[in-house]
Amino acid sequence: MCSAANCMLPLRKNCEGLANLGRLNGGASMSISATGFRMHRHPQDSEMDFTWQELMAITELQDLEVQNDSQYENGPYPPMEPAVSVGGFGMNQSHTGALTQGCDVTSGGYEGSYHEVMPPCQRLGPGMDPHYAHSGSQLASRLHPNTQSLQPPLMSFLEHMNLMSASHGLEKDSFGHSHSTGLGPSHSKQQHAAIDDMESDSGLSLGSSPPLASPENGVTSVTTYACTEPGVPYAEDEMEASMGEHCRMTGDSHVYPMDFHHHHHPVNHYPGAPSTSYFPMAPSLPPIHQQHQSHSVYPLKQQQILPSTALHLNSPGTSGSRAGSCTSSYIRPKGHGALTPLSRDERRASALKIPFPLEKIVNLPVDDFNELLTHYTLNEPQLALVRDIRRRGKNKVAAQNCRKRKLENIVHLEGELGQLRTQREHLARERLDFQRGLATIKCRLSELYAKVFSQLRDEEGHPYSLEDYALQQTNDGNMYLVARNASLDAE
DNA sequence: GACCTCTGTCATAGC
DNA sequence: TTGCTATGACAGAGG
Repeated sequence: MCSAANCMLPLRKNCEGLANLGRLNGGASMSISATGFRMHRHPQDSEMDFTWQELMAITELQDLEVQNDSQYENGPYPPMEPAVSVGGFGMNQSHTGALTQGCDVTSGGYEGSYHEVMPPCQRLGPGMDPHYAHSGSQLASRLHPNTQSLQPPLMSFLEHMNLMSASHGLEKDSFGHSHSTGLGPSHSKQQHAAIDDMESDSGLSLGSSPPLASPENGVTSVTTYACTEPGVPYAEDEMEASMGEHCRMTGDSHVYPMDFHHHHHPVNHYPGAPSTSYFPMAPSLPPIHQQHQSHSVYPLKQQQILPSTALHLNSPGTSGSRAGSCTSSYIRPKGHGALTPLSRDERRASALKIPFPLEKIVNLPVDDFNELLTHYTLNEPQLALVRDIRRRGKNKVAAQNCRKRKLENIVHLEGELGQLRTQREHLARERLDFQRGLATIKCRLSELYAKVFSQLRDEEGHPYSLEDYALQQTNDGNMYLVARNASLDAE
């Protein structure tokens, strides 16, 4: 550079008036130990003090502003500049290219020195950096008002799901948990199962999704299976083999309705609901039928089915009108009169003469289901089929719930994404506003620095002319007064 | 006929 | 061990 003593003068002067310089923003104090270059108090020192006080005031203001705005820097945005300390001034000043545009420091007698000697990363005081560069933990409090409750997706999702569960009330627990209503757990389970039926086409459609029963077609929606049906359209050997002993019950078919009359299936009823009896049951089983008539009180979603009427294998019915009528076993009324073929399991159940409705096979709690089985003597193929039906029915419901949950997650995540985008735009606007304010402050600060600089005096009391000296920063981060000719020479 | 969506089913893991 | 639930993967039906 130059002969250091004369040309490159560390800005560590014996200058009481500048002592405060090292206290900019409360940062690292400036060393005033340089030799051969001292600042002397002059009559205008009081003016310098005043200027300095003004400087301090503006830096304090700067500090305050930064405290207000810095918290955005740990959010989705990277810090504008790295925090690099400037030994001499104890300042770190942030900078962006646009900040000083329009702030002509050189015209203030500083001749570009501010820009030149202060790297962009060092134009904010150290009091600014800590605020400007961290505080991520407080970010949430600075969020857009509408997004204050925003949480990480998972947490939000969990909360969402809780809300969903709460809002759905007893409609359905999407995680499969029964909602206690003060009744026993068995009741809750059954309620849950029945709710599932109402909410999805699962229950046990076992084959088709369209609505199978409705108040309009209540009567015709009865699926009837005739045990004497000659035209079973499939011939699975084991089923056929078991046909011979079909419907062999324990001899007391009344046991079944007696027991399950007490299972509180939370079914609902609508007038004119189809008779839902099934083949082996004695015609006089009103409790059973009441249990299975319902569901339809809830509005049907499109393509949802009401399994209560779809799953009964045999329906002589208590109405008596169709008892023994032996209507077709393989076509079931669909929606508004359309016919739909029976599902595989329905056909199999019909072939094996399963003596209870598929709905019960699937929806009964395990204990009740086992108890149900004890009331009938089923052969191995029948038992295997019943268990398969139960497994598939459960899994079908689970799959439907799973897909429903998946869709809900997607919807929720999309909403959260929109929220985050809004937040990002909001933060970008605030950031822009902050940068503009900061540029104004820096402009004023530069002017004040220039003013201070113009009031410095050397040992002989001569001012440091801006024409002769400029502030420059060395690699060690310290600020120096550099003779311009030396600086030019060095270059 | 290719493609997409919906649905049921199976296999598997975890509780 | 058994039963249930959740979920990915696959296949079939239908648009």
